[in-house]
Amino acid sequence: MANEPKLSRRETEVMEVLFCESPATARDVWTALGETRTYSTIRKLLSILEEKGHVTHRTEGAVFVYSPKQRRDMAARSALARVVKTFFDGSVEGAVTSLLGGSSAKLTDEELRRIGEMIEAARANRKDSAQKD
Amino acid sequence: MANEPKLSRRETEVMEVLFCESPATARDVWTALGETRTYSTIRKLLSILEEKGHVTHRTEGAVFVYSPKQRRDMAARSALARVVKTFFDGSVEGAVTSLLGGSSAKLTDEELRRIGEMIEAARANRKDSAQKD
DNA sequence: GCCATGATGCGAAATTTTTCGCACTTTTCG
DNA sequence: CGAAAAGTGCGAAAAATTTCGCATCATGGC
Repeated sequence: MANEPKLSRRETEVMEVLFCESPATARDVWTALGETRTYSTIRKLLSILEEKGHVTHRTEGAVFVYSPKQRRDMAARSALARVVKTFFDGSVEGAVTSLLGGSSAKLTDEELRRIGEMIEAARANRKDSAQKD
Repeated sequence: MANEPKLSRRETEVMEVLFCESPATARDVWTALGETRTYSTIRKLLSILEEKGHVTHRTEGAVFVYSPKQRRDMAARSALARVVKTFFDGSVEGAVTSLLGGSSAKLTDEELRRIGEMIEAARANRKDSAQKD
């Protein structure tokens, strides 16, 4: 089980910032991380991540602008999959329940409506496939 | 942003196993982790985690049986919250969409139905609160 | 009772991470 | 044009993590 994490603690932090707000310069990341370390440290991390292939940069003027190499939605999928496996015994339903239960207050009715529609669509889709079998 | 991860890479791995299948003995964890390290190593990790307060153990006969100290559902919530923030700009809807879209094939119609009901309930709830305002 | 098997405790080597400083290159702008 | 400000590259010290081995203690058969 548990395909092991590829990144170290700090590397993970940096990647999260990048996924959250990319593209970003070393300084952006530094700021986002609370400037708790040296700017130099962050740059080093970034270059290591690039060397390992998790990040790319394009130069804009003379500054490096970094972005994650993996597509955000893909990274999101695997992150979710990991959570589902670890905390919900693989049950997507469980995860959705937790998500809805935890912060339903933050969901607008419009959002709830859209999610509802999505469920309907999925069910309809499901029935179609069932007929085909 | 990004409250920094409290655990190191291996520590995280062990905690994931524990959240996935606790309670578990050191040997269980060792096995779950693919026996890629020494049994001794896993024990060490476990004892470190206990020292740091992330894990407890009760002794059963002469063996230690470990469990995470944090409640599973709480850990789940914060894990999800992190993913939502990092990959979906804080949008719970986005996360739910990804979950449903990614593996709708794995959801039974029954599950979809229940999720649908949950949405309905949340909407109803929402309208009630709105009326109160 | 004794030995083989399997657990725990602990110290410390080996390795990886993390953090910085310093030298050098660009930009900016007065 | 300079000088100050802000970047990048790189090497390596400092710190943390990771991994083990060995001594010791319990357990379960024979």
